[in-house]
Amino acid sequence: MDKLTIKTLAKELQLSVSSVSKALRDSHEISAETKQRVLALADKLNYTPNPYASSLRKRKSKTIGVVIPEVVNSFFSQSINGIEYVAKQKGYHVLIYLTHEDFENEKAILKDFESGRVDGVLLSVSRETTDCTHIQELIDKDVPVVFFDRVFNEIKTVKVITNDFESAYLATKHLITSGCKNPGFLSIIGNLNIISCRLDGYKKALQEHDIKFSNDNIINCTTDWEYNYKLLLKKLKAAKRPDGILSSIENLSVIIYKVCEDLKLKIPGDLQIISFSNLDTASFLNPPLTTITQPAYEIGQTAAATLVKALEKKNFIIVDENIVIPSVLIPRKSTKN
Amino acid sequence: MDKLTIKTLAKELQLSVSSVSKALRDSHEISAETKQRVLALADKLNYTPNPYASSLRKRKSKTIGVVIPEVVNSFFSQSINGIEYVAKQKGYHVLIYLTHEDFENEKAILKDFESGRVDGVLLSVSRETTDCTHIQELIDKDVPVVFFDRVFNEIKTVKVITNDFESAYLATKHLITSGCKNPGFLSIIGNLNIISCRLDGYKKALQEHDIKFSNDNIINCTTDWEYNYKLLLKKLKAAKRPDGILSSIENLSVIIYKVCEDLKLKIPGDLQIISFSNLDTASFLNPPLTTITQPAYEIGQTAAATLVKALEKKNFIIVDENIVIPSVLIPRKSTKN
DNA sequence: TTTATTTACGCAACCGTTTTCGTGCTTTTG
DNA sequence: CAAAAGCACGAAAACGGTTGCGTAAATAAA
Repeated sequence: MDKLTIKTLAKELQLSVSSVSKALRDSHEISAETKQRVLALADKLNYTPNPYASSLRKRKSKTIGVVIPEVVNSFFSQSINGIEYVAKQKGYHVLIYLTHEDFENEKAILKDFESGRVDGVLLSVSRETTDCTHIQELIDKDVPVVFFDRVFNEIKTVKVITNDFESAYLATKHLITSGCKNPGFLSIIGNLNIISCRLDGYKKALQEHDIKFSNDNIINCTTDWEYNYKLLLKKLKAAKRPDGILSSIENLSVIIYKVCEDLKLKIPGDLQIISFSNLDTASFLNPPLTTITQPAYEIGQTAAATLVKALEKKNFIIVDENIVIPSVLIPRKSTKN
Repeated sequence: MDKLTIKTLAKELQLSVSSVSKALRDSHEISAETKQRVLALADKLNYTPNPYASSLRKRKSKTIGVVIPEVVNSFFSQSINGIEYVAKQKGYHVLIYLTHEDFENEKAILKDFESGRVDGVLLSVSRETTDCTHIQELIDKDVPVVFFDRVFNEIKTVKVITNDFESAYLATKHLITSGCKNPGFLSIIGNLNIISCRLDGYKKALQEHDIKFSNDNIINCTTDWEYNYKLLLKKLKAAKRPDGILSSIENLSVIIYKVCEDLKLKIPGDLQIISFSNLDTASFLNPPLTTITQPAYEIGQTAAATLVKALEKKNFIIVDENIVIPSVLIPRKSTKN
């Protein structure tokens, strides 16, 4: 039994290869009766067209590439969920690539995409990314890129984001109105646009409440758990330690809990905590964590839908546009409000 | 500027297309000097071979398909991480598909794979899957399938799993030696092999300690959060309610916390809890959750490595084999031991 | 010096679909 | 009734690499 191709069907039906192909694609050139015959046999023999032959000929792969820093992360896995929803609906396939926050990885992945492996890309840049020529080069080769969450403003394309500035502003305000005199900002080193937006929101809230901004209250973490732990330990043992913390990164909030436990700091008594986070265990932490929850699923969904819509257009042009889906602040017991 | 293909390189270098191709693939038929020239130009022009043309000709896609029930789940996202690690190392691409625990979805996805879109498949079956002809059909078409975590014993292939029976046995024992007289088993309806293994482990522990098994203590949840909540509420309000619970599903442990909170049941005083879980917030829950943590990353890694190794063989034969990577029990404050 | 072997490359078929164009045939139109 | 249009299909050229085989020249063996 050799491979089941269009040729097999053609021979069996006494038709030409081209007619079978057209019938399968429901071309108007083929009579209804013939279409029936073709469909019936294809179904009977369980024929599935070779996607690579088709992609080669059509110069389309019906595949989108998703590039994210990591997958063990509530935000990104929820985003993938949203992306997959759209992809499935529209008949697209999803290739996943992880940069692990490494710039060289990101470059290599996007470079590979220049081959035409994917029709379009959904990208959330790595923390290390400061240069965007690799992205621009890809776009220049007519592979559209849509950013989500972690964007790069220099690139003219669609960016699906949340209201980072405003959320951080509201979060900081929340801390202050809950009695914080000295709120800290927990962050991660790198070049992330979302982080600077959040920092700006934090600063604005301080300013509005006449609290002097101090660099000492900015805590820049890394990917090294041990380092972060020690850094936080030091910051929270200091005489002028913060009495509240806005964590701009989901993973980091857990470390604060750990440090507080070890330092016997009461939450929220000694330290109030609010975090950007999509953990669905947030409400079961001890104490329940006040969060700014990002619409991760919707962000993924919207980014994918925008990309696919562009791909289906004849001469797709992606406009330079921000699509903002707001986050929500959910007060819980880790803050006093 | 037209498309950059092998033809472009050939013309530029005054070589035939085939020679360029062979040079790029480092064939022994080509002189070192010519290879240099080809590589240099390819590099200079930033040439990337079209993967679909190559796949079509070679009948290999260098792509593996990963089929899982969901992605917003610590276990599966950690597994993906392990899979991606191997894939990247071996030059494979990873297509992700979600079944959302739906059998029809699973069937459709595997059906699509019969087209040759992927060289091999890593599969964790959906909860609804009771019939495995769709899997066998795929294998019969020479697309190797490696199971991980949620396996199907009827299919003769490699299965990368953890020691579910033993872990559940030890977990139940842990509950009993911590003072539980009436341990319950929290589960999810469906046909999952891992669940029945865990149930068997649970039963064995009961038997060894002369505790009579009762169907009332088996709590079968669904995907409906509201339903599960009400079911648990009812079970935990009953006169003969369990005084300990082994949760065989990560997501469910959170619901127990919620119900206990609402019923004012103290953990572990009134109810001890141990759960199969890969949540890295487990130790920060209130109280910290005793877990059986599965080696998710390693499972993904091993499954991928096994699959790739098979794919690289000339005439790959996948033996029927269980690869067991043990879980670890991490006692925390939700149990008394 | 003749023959055998190696080296380095080109030719052309092939992978499985898609798509343009052409061709008989039937139907419509002026 | 001739010309134009419509219909249903086939032939063949792509799409961009890969690979078996052939071959001329260079080298080695006899």
